[in-house]
Amino acid sequence: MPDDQKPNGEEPAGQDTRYKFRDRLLPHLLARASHSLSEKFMAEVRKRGFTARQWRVMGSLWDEDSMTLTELSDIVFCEQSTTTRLVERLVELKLLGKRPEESDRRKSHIFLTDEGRRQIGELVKLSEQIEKETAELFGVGRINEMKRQLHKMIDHLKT
Amino acid sequence: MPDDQKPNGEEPAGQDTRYKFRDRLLPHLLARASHSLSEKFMAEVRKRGFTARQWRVMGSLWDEDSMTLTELSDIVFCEQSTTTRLVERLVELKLLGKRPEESDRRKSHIFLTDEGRRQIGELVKLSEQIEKETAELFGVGRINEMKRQLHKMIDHLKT
DNA sequence: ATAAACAACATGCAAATGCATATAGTTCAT
DNA sequence: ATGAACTATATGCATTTGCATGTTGTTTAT
Repeated sequence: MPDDQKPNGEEPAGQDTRYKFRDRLLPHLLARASHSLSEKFMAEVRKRGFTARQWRVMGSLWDEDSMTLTELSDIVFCEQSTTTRLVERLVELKLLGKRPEESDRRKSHIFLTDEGRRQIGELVKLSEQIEKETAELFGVGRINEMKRQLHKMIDHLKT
Repeated sequence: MPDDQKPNGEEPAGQDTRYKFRDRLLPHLLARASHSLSEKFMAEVRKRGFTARQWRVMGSLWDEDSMTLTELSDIVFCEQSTTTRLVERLVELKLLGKRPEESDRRKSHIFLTDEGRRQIGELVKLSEQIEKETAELFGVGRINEMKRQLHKMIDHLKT
């Protein structure tokens, strides 16, 4: 890129110029760290025929009685319509079940079937093992501190 | 003693049962934080007719002369074939350009056109402004420390 | 020098996704 | 009590995505 086409203006004082634009922004840095950390695990997920989102839905239901589609959408970071069809597919596969709420019949409660629970059992165990290894690799205290910060940020940004 | 001043390295690696399974795993926590932090910004991205991935590609090229499709795939966290077509679309829109490498004609160098640069200029500025606000909101020192940790983790996990 | 191995990118295709909007159920204001 | 506003989920449709594989260009081992 010729100099005269470079974006003009200097970077604000205090910016860390050791990194490129993309590597200075926290959201991208967080996403990249998440991706790097879960890369190996995700290979196991795909090896069992699940997509990342399918895993996130089923994993999230692991220690919940049930969740509504709207709650799941929030966890999986996707459109409600996508969650509807994602769940639809897993219900067809008998891995999830669906039960309408009595008091508000608009709502559907989604839950893991026994078979679904059986099929992701190993993945749950593996993910917790990897989590422990990660903590030990980078320092339990540092990881816990990071988690506290992340929870704080997430809670604060909660609409 | 406040949580964030506790010395590192003396906490058990055991599970924090205050949180559900999904909220104890670092990868998901990182992804959620990333998502929460960028939610408002992403609305601006979509308002301008771009998808998250289109933004990531163009934003990443902001201060690079060019990148290959393989390098971009790594940054955007998607399949190379997806990047191919994502870029193809942006080339059609005259926002990106494509130039074969002389010494290795398998490679394509992708770069921002002047028009592309013009169209994302405001987004770049906005993202840096939000970044600064985030740092001030949560504490410049804490955010910088978190970024250091993230870089360390990313570098360490680099294959 | 050449064939095998490798690397970068492209393509066919089925499936997943997002957006806009529709439908059905609930709450609220009057 | 009733229509308007709101909420939860579903659906039509065009586009995007991932996977498997193909194509072309480069490197390596002999």
